[in-house]
This record gives sequence, structure tokens and C-alpha cells, in this order.
Amino acid sequence: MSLTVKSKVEVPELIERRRGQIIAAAIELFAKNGYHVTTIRDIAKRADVSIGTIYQYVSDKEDVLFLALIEVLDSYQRHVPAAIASVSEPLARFHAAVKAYCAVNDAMIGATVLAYRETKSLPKMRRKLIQEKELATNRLIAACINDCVAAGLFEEVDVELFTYQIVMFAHAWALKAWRFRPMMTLDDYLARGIRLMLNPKLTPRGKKAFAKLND
Amino acid sequence: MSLTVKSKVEVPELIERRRGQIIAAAIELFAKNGYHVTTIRDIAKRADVSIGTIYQYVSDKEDVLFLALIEVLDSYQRHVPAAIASVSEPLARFHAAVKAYCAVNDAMIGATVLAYRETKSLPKMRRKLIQEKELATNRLIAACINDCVAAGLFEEVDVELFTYQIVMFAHAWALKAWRFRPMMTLDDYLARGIRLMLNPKLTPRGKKAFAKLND
Amino acid sequence: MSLTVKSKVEVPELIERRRGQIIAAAIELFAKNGYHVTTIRDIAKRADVSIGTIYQYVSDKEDVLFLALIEVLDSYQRHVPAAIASVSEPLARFHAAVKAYCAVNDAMIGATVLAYRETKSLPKMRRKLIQEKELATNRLIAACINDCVAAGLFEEVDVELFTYQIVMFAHAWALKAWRFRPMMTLDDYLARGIRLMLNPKLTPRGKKAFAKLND
Amino acid sequence: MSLTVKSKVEVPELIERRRGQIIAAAIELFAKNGYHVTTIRDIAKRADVSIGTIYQYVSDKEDVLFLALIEVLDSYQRHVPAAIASVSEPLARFHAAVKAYCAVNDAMIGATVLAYRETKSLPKMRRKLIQEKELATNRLIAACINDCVAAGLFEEVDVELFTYQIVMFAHAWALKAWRFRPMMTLDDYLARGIRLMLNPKLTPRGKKAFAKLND
DNA sequence: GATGAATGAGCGTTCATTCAT
DNA sequence: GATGAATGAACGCTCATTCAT
Repeated sequence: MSLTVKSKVEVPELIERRRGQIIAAAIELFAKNGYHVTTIRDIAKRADVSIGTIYQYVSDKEDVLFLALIEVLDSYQRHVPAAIASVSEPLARFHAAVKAYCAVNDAMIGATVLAYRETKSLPKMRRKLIQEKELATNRLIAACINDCVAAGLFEEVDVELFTYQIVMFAHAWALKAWRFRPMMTLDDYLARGIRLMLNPKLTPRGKKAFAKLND
Repeated sequence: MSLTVKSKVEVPELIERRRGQIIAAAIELFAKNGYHVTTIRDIAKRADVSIGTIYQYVSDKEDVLFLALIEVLDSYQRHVPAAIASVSEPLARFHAAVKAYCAVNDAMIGATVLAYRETKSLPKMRRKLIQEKELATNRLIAACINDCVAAGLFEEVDVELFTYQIVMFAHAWALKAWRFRPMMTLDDYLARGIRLMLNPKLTPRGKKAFAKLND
Repeated sequence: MSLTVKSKVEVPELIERRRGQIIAAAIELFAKNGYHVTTIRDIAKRADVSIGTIYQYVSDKEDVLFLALIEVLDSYQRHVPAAIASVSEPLARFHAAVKAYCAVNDAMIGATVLAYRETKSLPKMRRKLIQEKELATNRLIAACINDCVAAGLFEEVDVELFTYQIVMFAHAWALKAWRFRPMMTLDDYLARGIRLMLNPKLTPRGKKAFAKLND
Repeated sequence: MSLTVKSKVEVPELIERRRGQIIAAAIELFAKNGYHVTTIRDIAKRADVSIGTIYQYVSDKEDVLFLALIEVLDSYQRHVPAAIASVSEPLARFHAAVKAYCAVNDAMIGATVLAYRETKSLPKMRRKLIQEKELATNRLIAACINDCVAAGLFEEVDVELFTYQIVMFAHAWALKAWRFRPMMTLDDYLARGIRLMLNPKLTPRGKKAFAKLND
């Protein structure tokens, strides 16, 4: 029940269109100023609708946040598959997926930060749904990794953590934009990141030292 | 000017003690409920001081957030050096540093999330100061990496990105606690993460394929 | 002007039918929840018409209240004469009238309370009209009393106040339903009330004492 | 719990004074314009306090209504005993009690009407408390009646209904002020009412007819 | 004649901040 | 130096009313 958003208007295409306006404005403002600082009046003005109209399509402000976060997470989920659809070679698919995921994050840096900032403002059930959507996107990455392993291109690898390494790498571009943006382009970031994640770090001597450390 | 917090009380030891109470309460409440949801009243009650007293040591609510975030970032900065002070072997130092950084994050998950959620609520100058403190902590990690490279234990590596990989790995334990906590212990997480980050992922065949990809 | 309710629709039978629906729903909801708490939306839903339709037959919400109160008062006025039409003996007529008036109040307790609660929400002119309808009903009772006096069945009596005593007795069954309903049936209430109102209270000694008191 | 009103201020004499201001203003405005039409801003202005101050002493608007109704009911309860305290002769006490009760109603006609209009706006538990206060006042009247019966001044009488007859008589002066005020003074009303309620209405012939009616 | 999406004035309420004590 | 009662701007939200279809 609390996972669906009630509308006083029943016409589906109207709901879609109006909510589209409202949520787009909300994402923009939430991303820039934060959820609590943004007022319904701000959103109404930005979306070019009246306050009353917002409340025709949504029960309260929290609904707007919920819909905004869903939209953000869904947009990840839409872009990654599209980017890898035409690529079949496993390593190329992996690369395309990581690239696409970084690109989405780059295109909506504010939205990614928003998800980190405000998911906690949601009640537990709704937060869980957002998290499930994150996991669904993660699975797209994990599948690419598994394919590479199956194709003998990757060593046996800790898929769960490797997936998160990639996810955090992509998110870091948004979360630490203040650091990376002035230093490099997204393409540089991607190339350097891929190299970092795929190549060994330990020298043969380092390997031995590491083995001893773990005794 | 905006980088220092004004106090109406002048006695330094009083400032230290009172602010200590106030900021400890604030971190706790901000971490649990968020900055905007927490009221000055809440903080006063939790810190067992009056509302008026808070305003003797701070100009406004934002000052409290600023001091709280400084305290959080400083506490990272204090713990990591302490953990590696007695370790001299480079790889062991590296390992101890990562472990310590993860441990701090584990000990104050709420505070780490708080930093991600609310740094943006600060004006630019203050945000920069917080970011500089983050960079200072990062440099501790980077130094350990450089030492390992210098000692011939690590291959030449992209230090900037490797550092962030480690930082994000530690933060992920807090940011994605909903995912990791039910799956594994911090020790497991650390061991699996270290292995993932230090070992190669590409097979020889994978290496060739990767090289071709980058032509 | 303000005593008539404007309609945008001109067909009389349509006005009658639609207003019938609307007012019935309004009385029900006003009685249960009060005038201000009830919304036009509520009434529209209950009456199974659209909001727009209500405004075709009525200028504003206050018109609905006005029509609702008129309907309530008129319904008293319709029921009492019907109940005494076939009774000719004065005392029996009196008894039948009181009984009928109590019965109407019992049948629509909510409506009686509504009249007491919300008549004041009407502008002066309209309130006066409602009051005039109350007086018209009172006159039905007063006529019965006068007939009994004329027939030598009642002593000379203060008709104005006796009438109101009966009216308040009937209304009290609705206004103090929380008290009377759990204690007795309407028939008991009526029997005990009639006995109380018609019989003497003072003993001979009491009469003397009372006379002395008024010197 | 819902029967007590929470205050953010703890000093009892301050609570008493401030609530006194607020409730006096509220009774005045609720009586004149009704509960729902009166705004917190109106009350604040009338009470010469800020909006915020009202919410220091009360949790919400409904609390104000609750306190207002309690004050009204309590004021009945205070005045009636005071008026009969010095009178010992039973019939004189009865007369003084009725007179006092009517006088209180006359002094605060708006408040009496308010109680009739808005008690229903309270949640069940609070409504019950108000009703209990009404019953407590009724018992004062009932006691006077019983004393008169015990003293052999009144015939055996239906005390419950006689009490309500008197209560409704007093309330009617307020509820039907639009009718009585222009016709007579309160003293006339009282004298005529007492006479009506204490004297017999049936003639000997009427008594016989009445007996026959009840066969 | 019927509809219901759109509107925005205005409500109840909160809470950072001040300042007299 | 410490207190907390007082303040009022500004928030989220409602709902009577309108009008294009």
C-alpha cells in the first residue's frame, strides 16, 4: 500500500504526463538544494503547475521524493541494457556496461548524489524498494562479470565485491565530482579505472610478502 | 571568517567542554534522523543543556552541522595514524591502514553516511574545508601505497584512483551496510576486499583480448 | 434574493430530482460529521453526482446547508399534521402531536442536532427563515394546547412556554441521546415526559411555601 | 492521555495565566463565529499573544476547543453552588439554583450555544468528559429536587426527567434567545418557567380524560 | 446538462532564533 | 554564563470554486 502513490486523477496518460513534469522539476531541485530545503512551491513553480495540481497526483511531499528516486534508479536500469544490447563479445560487453553506467552517472550527477542523500528520508518499505532497484542494476554488471569468467577472460573473482567495486567507481565520479572533475575527463577516469581494476597490483615479491602476511 | 565558529563565551576550556557535549549529541541525532529533521530542541535535550546555551557557543544551526562534520572527519584522521604507528613493514602498514579505516567507518556508520548526506548543506567555503580534511585522510592511504611501490611490493599503480578505490571500499561498508552487514562480517569484507584489490583479474587470454580492445 | 437558491439548470423536475439527491447526501454527512468537516467532494461522492453538477444546482456550499436545513425543518412540519389528522379529541390530539414530534426527532436525531449546530453558520436572513419554520411547527403544538384549554381539559396555561417545554422535551431526546438512549426507550421517555409535564409537582404544603416565597 | 492537554512550558502559574488569556479569547470567538471559522491567528490576535505562544501551551487547535468547553462547563459548576450556599430552606434553594443556572446561561449565552454546537467536534473520550461535567452540574439541580421531595414540598416526581426539564429550560433561554429575548426579560422568563414547571396543567376533567387515554 | 482537472488563498503548525531574567 | 518563554516567517496541505471539454 505505502509502495504505491495515490492519485486523485484517474486518467493514466494524464497521470503520466503530470507526474513527469512534477518529478522532473523535483529531481532537479532536490539534486541542487536537497529534499528538505526544496518547497512544494518551488517544485510547483519549476514544473509550471499549481500547488493544488501537485496534490492531485501525489499524497504528500514524501511521495514526490519516492517517485523522484524511483525515476532516477529506473533510468540507470534503462540505460545500461541499451548500451550493451548490440555488443556480444564478453569483455567488450563488460567494458560497455561500465562505460554506460559511468555515463549515466555523469549525465545526472545531481541525481546520483540525491539518491545517496535522501533515500534515508523514506520510510523503511519504500527505502527497501529503492534498494531492490539498485540491486537490479547491479545484477546487470554482475552478469557481465560472470560472462567474462565463463569465457575464460577473467580469473575466478569475487563477483559480489567486484560488482560493488565497479558500482562505487561509477558513483564516485558523481560523489567525488569536486575532486575528479577538475582533474580529468570522464574518459580518462574510465580508462584509468578499468586499468586499475583489471590489472594486478602486487609484484612477484609483493605476492610473496602478502602471502606471508596472511599466515 | 565563515570558517570559524563564533562563541559568546570566551573561556576556552568551557568552549571545548560545552561544544563537546553539543556536537556529540548532534552527531548522534544527525546520523540517525538527518540534519533537517533534527531540531535544536532535540540536540539541547540530548546534550542536556538548554537551547540558550547552545546559542552561546554557536551562531546558528549550520554551525552545529559544520562542527559535527569537522569532528567526524577529524576522528578518521586521528584513528588511522594511530593504527599504523607501530607497524613499519610497508605492506603490513598498508594493510593496517585499510583495516583501521574500515574499522572507523564501521564504528561510526551513521557518521559516515551523515558526511555523505549533509556536506552539501554547508556553504561552499565550509564544504571545501571538509573536503580538504577528507583529502588529508586520503593522503595517509596514498602514502602507504607509495611506500609499497617504493619498496617494490606494488607495481607502478594509479595512486590517485587506487586511493579512492580503497576509500570508497571503506565507505561502501557504511553506505551499503543494508547489503553487506547481513551477508558478512567486517573481517570477511576486509579480507575479500583486499584480495580483490590486490590480485589480477585478467587471465593471460583476457589480457590479450583487453589489449586488442584498446587498439 | 438571498432567500432563494439559484440554479443554472432551468428544468424544474430536474432541479427537484438533483437537489433531492444532493440534499439527502448532505444531510447525512452534515449530521454525521458537521458542516465544515464535510467537503463538497464528499457530498458529490455520496450523492453519486459530480462536483460540477452540484454547482449547477446551487451557488455555493452554504446553499447546500440552507437547503438541507430547510428540508429538515419542513420534514417536521410534514409529519406532525399527518400524525394528528385522524384524531379529533383534544387531549388525544395533543398526545399524538407530542408523540409524533418526538418520533420525528427520534428518526432523524442527527438532523435535529445538525439544526442546533449549524443554523448559526447561515447569514441572518436565512437563519431567520429557518427560525420561522421552527415557529410554524411550534404553532402546531400550541394549537393542540389551546384546544385542550378551550375544551376545559387544561388549566389556563402559559402557552408560549409550555409549547417550548414540549419542543425542548422532544429535542432533548436527540440532543441528550447519549444520556437517554442507554437508559430508556423512546416510549418510556414519552410516557414519563407527558406525566411530568401534565401533573402537579407541589404538595399543598409546597404550594403555601411557594406562595410565601413569591411575596 | 488524550484527556490532558500538553504544555511545552512547565511553570504552573504561567500555564494558568497564558491558557487563561488564550481560552478566554477562544471562547469569545468560538461563541461568535464557531470553532471551524475561527482561526488560530484570530485567537492569537484576540488574546494578544503570538501564534507560537499558543502552541507552547496547547498541542493543537482541538486542545483549545477542549479547554474552552471545560472552562464553560466548569463555570456552570462554580456558579450554581455559590448561589445556593447561603440558602437553607429547600424550596428557596431549589428556586435559587434554577435562578442561578439561568443567570449563568444568560451571562454567557454564546458559551452555552458553543457547547451545543461544538462538543461533537471533540473525539469520543473528550466528549465523554464534557458530558460528565454536564452531569455533575445536573446533580446539583437533582439534589435540590430531592431535598424538596424529602421535605414534603414536592410530590414524588421523576427526578431524572424533571432535572433535564429544568436544564433544558435554562439552556433554552440561550438556544432560543432569538425568540425569548425580544419577548421578555430573564426575570419574566424565570418566573413564568417556574410557575409552569411547578403547577398542574390538567383540570379535574382533564385528569379523567387523561386516565382514560392511558387505558 | 454533466464532468472533474486545475487553481491558489488561506489554513494549522513548526522551529530557529532572541532576549529578559 | 545559563535559561527557556516568546516570536512569526514560512512550511505542507486542503478544498470551495471555476471552466474547458
